[in-house]
Amino acid sequence: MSDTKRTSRPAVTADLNAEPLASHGAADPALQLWVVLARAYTAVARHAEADVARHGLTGSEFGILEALYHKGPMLLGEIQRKVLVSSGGITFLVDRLATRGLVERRACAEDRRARYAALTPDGEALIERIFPEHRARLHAVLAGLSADEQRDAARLLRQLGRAAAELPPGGSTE
Amino acid sequence: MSDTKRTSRPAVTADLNAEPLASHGAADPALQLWVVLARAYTAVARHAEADVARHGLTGSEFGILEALYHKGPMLLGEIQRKVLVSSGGITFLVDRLATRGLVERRACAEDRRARYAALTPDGEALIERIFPEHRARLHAVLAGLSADEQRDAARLLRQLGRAAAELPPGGSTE
DNA sequence: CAGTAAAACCTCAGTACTTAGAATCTCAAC
DNA sequence: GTTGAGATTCTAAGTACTGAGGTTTTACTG
Repeated sequence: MSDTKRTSRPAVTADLNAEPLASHGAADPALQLWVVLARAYTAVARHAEADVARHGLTGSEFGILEALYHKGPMLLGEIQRKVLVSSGGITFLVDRLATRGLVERRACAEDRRARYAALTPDGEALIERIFPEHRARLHAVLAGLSADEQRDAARLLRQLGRAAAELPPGGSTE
Repeated sequence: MSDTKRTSRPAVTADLNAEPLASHGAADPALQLWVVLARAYTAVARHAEADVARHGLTGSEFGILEALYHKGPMLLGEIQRKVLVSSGGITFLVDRLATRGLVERRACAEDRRARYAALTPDGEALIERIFPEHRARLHAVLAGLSADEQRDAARLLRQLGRAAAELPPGGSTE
């Protein structure tokens, strides 16, 4: 009603260079990296999610449509590993996209446990329409870094992500 | 497993171990950066959340305890900007920590709308006990990068996060 | 001082998932 | 052929929040 701003607008603009506080290792490069990684991810994700939400999609749903668009029909398990949700989550998400007529399930001839998901014509038309806008939006959001810096950052994050993903869960105290 | 994949259309959400493919914007540095940022964040966050879950805490709850531990009593709004949750979320989270006796609310003399949250002795004892373990775990998770690389990555992510956070939501089409 | 806008926190219904486990199927070894 | 381990998807219950709106208090304007 009123044009007042909502209280929940979580201005991510909190000072990224917070003062290192006494002792407790605030100057620790690893901890600092984790903090800025989380903040950068959150800031970018908010823009990305807001963009796809205009079309009634969540980030995960968009990720599925995009994967199917660029790779063709995929097994549910393949999609799951790609968009990083749980096995229950992928069933839930594909169900929702299917009831909206954007994707359909198909049997897998070689393995009757498995099922493919594939874009319907409606789904393909949708992703074809919104993907270029989304890419443009991401370009704007990531424009804080030059193309060279983006490549440097991507290289470091690839290395970091691979190492973290390969590390077994549970830690040393087992 | 099934190597029956001949649909190799260009991948934008590339696997970490997949080679970047040609055409259709797959070599786009910005899109690649967004993909690896999301994957790196998710991989690290899984370890971090699993670690604090051993003590019955979510990542957000741990973030609140840690912030209060390092900064002393803070207004709820300050904490909110620090752990990046909604205004409803901060009320919910502080409530839960309070019912567990880990934090308490205190009146703010200068502004009667506002409230402080502060660690109780129990809360301080808990964070004092688990923070060093958590830091060690993060060191292991982030060890895919050298200390120098961690500093480089942190610098780039700080720059990226700041720019993304300052960009108004909604995009150019308003 | 009155009136209005805005900030700080709270309430509560809704949601986008996760987790644990069941059902079904495949494959390899016996 | 049978058995058993592992892979793949589905189901149902649970959860950690979000989003929109409400109340109280402060700040600003005339």
